[in-house]
Amino acid sequence: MATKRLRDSRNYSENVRNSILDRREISLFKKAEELSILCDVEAAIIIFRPGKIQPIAWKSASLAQDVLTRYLSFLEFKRLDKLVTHEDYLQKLVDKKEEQITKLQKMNEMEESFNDPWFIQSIATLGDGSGIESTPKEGNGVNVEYDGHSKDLD
Amino acid sequence: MATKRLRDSRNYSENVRNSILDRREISLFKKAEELSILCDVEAAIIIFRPGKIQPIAWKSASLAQDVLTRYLSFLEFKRLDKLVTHEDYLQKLVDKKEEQITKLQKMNEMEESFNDPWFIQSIATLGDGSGIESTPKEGNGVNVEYDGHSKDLD
DNA sequence: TTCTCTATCTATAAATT
DNA sequence: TAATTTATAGATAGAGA
Repeated sequence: MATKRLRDSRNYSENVRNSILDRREISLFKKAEELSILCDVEAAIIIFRPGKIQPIAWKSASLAQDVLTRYLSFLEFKRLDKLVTHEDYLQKLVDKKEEQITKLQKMNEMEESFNDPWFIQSIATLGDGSGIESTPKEGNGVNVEYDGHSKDLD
Repeated sequence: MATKRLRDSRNYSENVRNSILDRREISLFKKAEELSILCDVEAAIIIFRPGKIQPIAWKSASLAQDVLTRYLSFLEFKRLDKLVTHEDYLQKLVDKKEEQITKLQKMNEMEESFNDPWFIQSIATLGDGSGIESTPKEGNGVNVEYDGHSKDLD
């Protein structure tokens, strides 16, 4: 008989805690089920229990995956906006540097002291590439909402 | 006064449907909040409303992102890395060009110094490989459960 | 719209089996 | 341990402000 409003499961032994968590999880999933059916939405829930590595995915791993993929695509789309801009910026920077290099190379060619064609060739083909692979990144603090204008594109 | 047990929002006008959805969403998030605090779990919920492109993320876009990142890491499914990698690649390219410019400028300053061994050495080590890492991988349909052995690694 | 009210429905704590 | 029961807490439909 619900004599307390809500139990704080953290005050209980692990067994009790887990059973409380079980029941609340079931309730949450039931709510989500109601929501998804009666309101016709796509939804996914991911839960990590304390100290557990293995997550719990509702409504199933693969259905959750569908929603998450869609979600990430949305975020990716928004990031690409910025990213492409930044990419463009960097590309332009590269082009500019390239120009400078060409000019400097021309200057060097005109130095009478250096006529060796092999050298020029070497400079011309210098580096591009570079390995790399790091993976910085951030979890962008960006909110899901669009910044600007219209709220939805439906 | 709750005369019906649960309304199927799909039978109503869009306004009513949205308000039903609003309330149920709030309830769901409240339950999730209870769960996450009182049961000490990390959780994320993603919802797509029908016909809407923009998703709703609980508890916030960035907190959801944390959980999703962890989830995806668990699945070893990282799609965002590619994008960041290309940015890194371009940034490194810029840096490299910059180096070249610096060196070439030095060359110009030192017109006569082409016999300088340091210079020759510098030129010789300029560009090296390229190698951009491709980006395989996929969104594996793997289930959340481990295949084999123990159920948790806590 | 967004809030309030409240009867009724649903979830849940605690006991029982 | 897992189900069932039961009383109370919480959520919600519907109406009104």
